[in-house]
Amino acid sequence: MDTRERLIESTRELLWERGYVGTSPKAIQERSGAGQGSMYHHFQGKPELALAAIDRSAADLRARAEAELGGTGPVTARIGAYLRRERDALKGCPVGRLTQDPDVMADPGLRRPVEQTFAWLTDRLAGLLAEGRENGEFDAGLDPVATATALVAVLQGGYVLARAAGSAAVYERAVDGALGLLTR
Amino acid sequence: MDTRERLIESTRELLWERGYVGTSPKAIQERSGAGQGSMYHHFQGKPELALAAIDRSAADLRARAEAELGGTGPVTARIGAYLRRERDALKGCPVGRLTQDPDVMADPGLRRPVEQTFAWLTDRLAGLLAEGRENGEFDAGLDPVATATALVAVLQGGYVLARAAGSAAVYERAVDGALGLLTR
DNA sequence: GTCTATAGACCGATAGAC
DNA sequence: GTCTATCGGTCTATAGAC
Repeated sequence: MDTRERLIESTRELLWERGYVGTSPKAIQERSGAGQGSMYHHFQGKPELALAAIDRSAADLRARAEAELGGTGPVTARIGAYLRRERDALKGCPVGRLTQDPDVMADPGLRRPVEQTFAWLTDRLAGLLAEGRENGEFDAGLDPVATATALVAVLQGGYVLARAAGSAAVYERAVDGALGLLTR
Repeated sequence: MDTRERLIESTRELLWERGYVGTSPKAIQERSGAGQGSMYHHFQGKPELALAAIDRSAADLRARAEAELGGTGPVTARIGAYLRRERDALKGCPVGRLTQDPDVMADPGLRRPVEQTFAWLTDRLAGLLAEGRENGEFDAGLDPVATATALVAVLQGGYVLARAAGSAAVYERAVDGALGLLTR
């Protein structure tokens, strides 16, 4: 892994752990093993490096979601597999946590990938829910868009509650509750 | 409002807007109109002041929730009223946002009120859901604790999605989706 | 490409006069 | 109680040698 790559990966980790405001160039340099001059050679500054890191985290989230959602089985099974997929719930969502970062939300460039990611994910789930409603997996009254939004919210809120409680089990419980309502 | 009070209220606002890491003593002093010496006269330092602010936000959240949940009507109506209560969704949850703050979660004293708040809220909702199940508002298969966890997660995740989208309507949509599943 | 040196501002806090 | 002065350290770069 070359220096540029190590800078991006270290920034990804730090943004995940400490957010944008809590991540300093110095900390990035220490974790990546790159020096001051090296970092500023590869990137103009903290915002540009953060953008590279955020873009990659967003693409990663999307790819992982698609891996579960893009299957061929019943819609219910695919959504269940996605929600129950193994996650380190106590770490939280690398993209969702950025919504709490005022400096990220104030910068249109940094904010766009965050916005796009959740728009895509909600849309993807809404499509699946609509499909499930057509083929009879869900009843006809189900609202695909509202339900998809609620499911994504359960994921994001599940992380919050798991961190608050210091227990990944709380995340599982939130997912169980949501799937219990969806599939009864 | 005396100086001590202004310091606490200013800190509450700043923690809400910018989190613990993003809130400096200097910013607190500017917003409250208190000087350096004044702040350190009333509080030992940033952690102690933050604790006073967090405790108050936690108590406030609890009181506001109880105002909706503690009524006498059908459980479904009370839960619906709580979830749909007027909120500034784009500001997010003043307590939930602290779970993303590594320095808050690393300090047991600062973390306790966050943990307690969500434990209480989940428990309160679980009790109501159990009550609703007994009196026939919900079907017998409903899991009160898992469902309560999912509902609190929808709130917290709804804030995340609303901020990501820059639209409070997304919060409403998540709530609609959750209530749609709960009350169908 | 990477290094060291330097910069001006801010960080969180302490000291001591008033 | 509130003020100003000061502190060592960090923040986010920039400059320029190698």
